[in-house]
Amino acid sequence: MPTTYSPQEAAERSGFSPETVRYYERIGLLPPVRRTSSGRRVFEELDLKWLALLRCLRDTGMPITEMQAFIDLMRDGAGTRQERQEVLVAHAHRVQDQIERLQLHLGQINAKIDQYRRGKVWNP
Amino acid sequence: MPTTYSPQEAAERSGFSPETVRYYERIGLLPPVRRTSSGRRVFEELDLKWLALLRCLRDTGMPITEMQAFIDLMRDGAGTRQERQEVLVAHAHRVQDQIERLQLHLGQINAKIDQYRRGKVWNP
DNA sequence: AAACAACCCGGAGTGGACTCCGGGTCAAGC
DNA sequence: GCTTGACCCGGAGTCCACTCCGGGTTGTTT
Repeated sequence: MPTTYSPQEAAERSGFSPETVRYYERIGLLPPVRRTSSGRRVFEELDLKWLALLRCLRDTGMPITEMQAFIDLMRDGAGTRQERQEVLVAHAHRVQDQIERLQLHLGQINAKIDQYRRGKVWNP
Repeated sequence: MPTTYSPQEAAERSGFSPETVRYYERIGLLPPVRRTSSGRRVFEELDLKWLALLRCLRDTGMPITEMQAFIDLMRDGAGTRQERQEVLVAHAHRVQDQIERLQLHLGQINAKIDQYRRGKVWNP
């Protein structure tokens, strides 16, 4: 029998708050989750995978509108494979750039810390 | 003679919009900039250095309130040297973590791209 | 069976970081 | 001397990504 998760568990495992997960489903970032007869959500493995993907994209700074576009492409099926791949590749490049910029800035910050270490305290 | 810059130039060189630079000065993130007799801002080398620092901190995700705290410490003079250094060190660690998380996520994205490359197209 | 926690919903509210508005003031070019 | 464009200001508006609200159901626990 397939493992299932309560809203809370799904939230914990994905690192989003339960509210945020609901919100994501509302705006169509997450495909509609199965419900019990009384209307409560039942998350399955696949839903958690979606959430993990969202977490990954979100944490790397993809805006919600873009994620929606990507999700829509997935829903549109196999015909959009190429396009989805391109989106991911473009995003990967952006993330790469972001990492490089961060490393650069980190270097600057560390230089500043060094100035502090050797007492050259003054000026920005 | 010390080089000076118009608001526009200062904006261009710092990568902020002129509006944002004004905004930063308003909220005290940037120390009051010199003015001409008629009230126009005249940016000097030092101001650009401030702006560069702000850019660095901002781009590495430091929230504005924290930058304000840091700026305040600088204004409070030499007695806060230690404290400022600690703030920077703490921030450097956060940036380091951020970079690591990004690298991890980038790995996941690239894995996904590879799945696409080899036609294993389906599921999140 | 009473209490409690977790869940449901749509809609309103929040916080952060700008960005725009309208109206007024200069400085430079034609 | 007049138009044009950059600049000034405080206050209001915008955008994004949530987060909270109030009120109503369920399911479990004691």
